[in-house]
Amino acid sequence: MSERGPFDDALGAAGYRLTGPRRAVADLIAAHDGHFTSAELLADARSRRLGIGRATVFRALDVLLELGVVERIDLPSGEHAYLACEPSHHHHVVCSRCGRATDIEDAGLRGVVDDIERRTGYRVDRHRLELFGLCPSCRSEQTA
Amino acid sequence: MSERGPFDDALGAAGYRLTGPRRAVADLIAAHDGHFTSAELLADARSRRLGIGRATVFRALDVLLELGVVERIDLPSGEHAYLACEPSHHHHVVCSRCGRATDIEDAGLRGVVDDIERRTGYRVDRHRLELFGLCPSCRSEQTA
DNA sequence: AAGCTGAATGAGACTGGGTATCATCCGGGC
DNA sequence: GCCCGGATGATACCCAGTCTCATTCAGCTT
Repeated sequence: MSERGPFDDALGAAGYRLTGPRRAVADLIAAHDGHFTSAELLADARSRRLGIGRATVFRALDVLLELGVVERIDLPSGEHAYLACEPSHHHHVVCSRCGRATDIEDAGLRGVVDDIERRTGYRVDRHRLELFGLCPSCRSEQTA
Repeated sequence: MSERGPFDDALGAAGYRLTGPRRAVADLIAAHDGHFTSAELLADARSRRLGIGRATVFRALDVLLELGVVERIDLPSGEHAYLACEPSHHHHVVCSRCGRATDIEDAGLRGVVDDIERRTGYRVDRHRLELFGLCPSCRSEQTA
């Protein structure tokens, strides 16, 4: 758990200081498979007695969000959750059963956006697409 | 401001009681052109001395959300906002300058979703697409 | 290796959106 | 008009996220 992971690299590369608390938060995030809430992160940190303050967890999250290695998603329930991912522009398909997510690229969305611009006259400069459903393994478990 | 609007009709049709406070909240919402936050609604209600409680405003919002005549959107800034709209499934293009929104239909998104299902193996049963940009009139104002 | 300096931290107060509780009220079916 | 359960208002509460500020520490300089 102490070798340098992709989070540490990203932090260092962007000129952020590589501090103990930031690494610790990155480790906690890396230990999560699917999405997680801030409350879960805080609970993790507390239960491991890391002595990391509430504000620090949120600040570390902010940094990772800015770097694009973590994204915030809005679950259908309305709650906010966070998700580790690749820093390029993309979207997510989120499994509503196990919480794991798969990154997807623009997948023809560009054309849809162009079409919408043409029909509405808007100039669209930002969009968000979130998909929810069952991942392959949860699908087969459900069938069984 | 007291003739029956689409909100009142929707309320009645769904078997909800047509109460004074609910009509009042619906009127406040109808008076908004673009999106609005809960804080704005509460402030409106207070400034008009309607004597409507905080909880009632949120409860009325819940009902209207459930009916689909109001939707909750997540602005790029991360704040929540609400938006009056048609109750059918659709998406929004939101003007990031004036806050007004235009409803759009699925616009080829169905094909994109199908493609994603094929490529990822997920069964997608819910999605959210939000677009942000400049509406035609804000575009021309900006040019001028 | 020690010094320096500003970024990062922890503790905890604070804010703001939203919910829960509960006694009272009132819409609308009779 | 009566009645009853749904709706309401006041208010306490909860939770996510932010702010403040004194202290610490990463990492450059020497």
